[in-house]
Amino acid sequence: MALRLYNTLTRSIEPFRPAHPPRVTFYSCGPTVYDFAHIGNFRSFLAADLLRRYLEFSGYSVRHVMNMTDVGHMVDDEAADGGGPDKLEVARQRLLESKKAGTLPAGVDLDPSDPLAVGSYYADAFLADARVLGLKVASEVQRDPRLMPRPTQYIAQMIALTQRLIARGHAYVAADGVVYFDVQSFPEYGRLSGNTLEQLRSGAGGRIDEANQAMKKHPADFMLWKPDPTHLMRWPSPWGEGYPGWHLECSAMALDLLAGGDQPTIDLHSGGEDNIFPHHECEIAQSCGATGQRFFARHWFHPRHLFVEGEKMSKSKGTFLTLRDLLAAGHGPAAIRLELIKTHYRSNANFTFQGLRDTERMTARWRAFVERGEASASDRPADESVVGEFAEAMDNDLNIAGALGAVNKWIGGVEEPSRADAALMRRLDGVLGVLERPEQADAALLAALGVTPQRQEVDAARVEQLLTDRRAARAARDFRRADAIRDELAAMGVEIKDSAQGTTWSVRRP
RNA sequence: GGCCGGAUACCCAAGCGGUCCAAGGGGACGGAUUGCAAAUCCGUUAUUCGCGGGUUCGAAUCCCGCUCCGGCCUCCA
Repeated sequence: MALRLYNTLTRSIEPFRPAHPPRVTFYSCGPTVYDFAHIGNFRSFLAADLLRRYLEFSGYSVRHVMNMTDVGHMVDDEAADGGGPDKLEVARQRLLESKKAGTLPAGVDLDPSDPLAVGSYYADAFLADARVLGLKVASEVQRDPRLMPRPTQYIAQMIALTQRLIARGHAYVAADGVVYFDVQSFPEYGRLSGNTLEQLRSGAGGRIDEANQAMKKHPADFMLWKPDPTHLMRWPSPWGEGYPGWHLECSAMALDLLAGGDQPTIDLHSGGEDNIFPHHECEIAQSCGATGQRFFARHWFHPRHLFVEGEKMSKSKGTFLTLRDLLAAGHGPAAIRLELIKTHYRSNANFTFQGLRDTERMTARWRAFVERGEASASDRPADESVVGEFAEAMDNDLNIAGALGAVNKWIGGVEEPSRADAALMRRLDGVLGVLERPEQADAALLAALGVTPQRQEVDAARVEQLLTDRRAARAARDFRRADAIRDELAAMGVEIKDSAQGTTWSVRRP
């Protein structure tokens, strides 16, 4: 029984074999910090988190690094090598306007004239969101900041890497002073994405800025360093003051943080499917070009994109939902996490509010199961066979639907959960990470994130008064009156449950 | 054009040659419970797996063809 995982590099499902078990080195391309992350971003980060948790469940010790990109990249990438306003600059302007309009969350004291502060603002927001969703690395980073590095702290390593690539004949300084990677010096270029240099050459026509092309030896040559004394964020370098190419950071950080010493390659590398080409292709070229190794990462993991209500979402279209949007609408962290991980990572998931409601029912049932079990006096041992079924499914390229099926079948078959059943569910949840999340975001959490609930707070005193009236009406067997009160509560968005222990109420979810 | 996926009930979705007259979740319907509800519990809900051929004792699962759908191919997780 061992994990078999799809590897983009070989386009097949193959046994996952780290170089030095039980250690696993895992690098994830993380978010850019020019805006709040959307749920599509989180779907892919959570897929990586699920993989990491399952590896740990399987006995591995995982060192997981996820970067947060804070080097200002260009908005206008018609020219892949830069052009248009800087994304950080755009973010800065947006925050400046928010500040003027007074819509920045209370307690935020930010100097939007400082680009690093802008990046830090969104990086902090990302970390807060990621912790709400149970992304393990976002908690670990509090103990070890190196686990979530930022490129602006790795400029020296990027420059060194560029120098090494020039020295080894994989990069050149063009007539415009820009340092380019020479793809023709690296025959493996295209291996990951299935492209060939010929295809790239013919496909490049019309999409690439002509003036820029003239400087390069091949249309697919990509920038490593661009001297530009006018750029928002710039650093001195042997090639003049400027900024690094946007693929360079991951090579520099992954090699520095994970591939040192006895391990010249890393075991696992993840990123959204859009990263396969060109980003990861270029990372491989840079890293292998510099190290001389055949591999940079031996196993590549690429979750597919998330759709929302059947529509493709994208940052540039601005059609995205953030975690904060969902929390504001009254949805809870546990169900949001499960909803984002419950579709197989290599399928396009379609986020729908109907699906989220389905998932809320499932998490509520799990929670009731664990709470009843933990309150139980029964010492009856748990039926561990569910662990085997769960692991068998997960071993099959993270077959999450099969694993959830095993869990639900097991839960459905237990008449009255014991303490051992509850403990077993908690153990499986160590992989899923759902029950460890709160069911509802409480007021303190919402305030910490600067989220304003959409729903008006209901007047609890008024509810209690109505419930008292209803109790009296029911005692008098005046059911018309009692039902009228229930309708009135429903109109306020309050649902009630009568039980032998009395009546409880809750605010209806959207 | 190149590369890569997908098509299973009302919806989501597992299944990788026999143990499948096909898991699991949601929904719907019937019942228990309730003053009535809600919640909960029990039961029912695909002789069939996009279409057509083929291989095989045996196919949702393998092969061929067809029809649809989606993703990536220098913004994006």
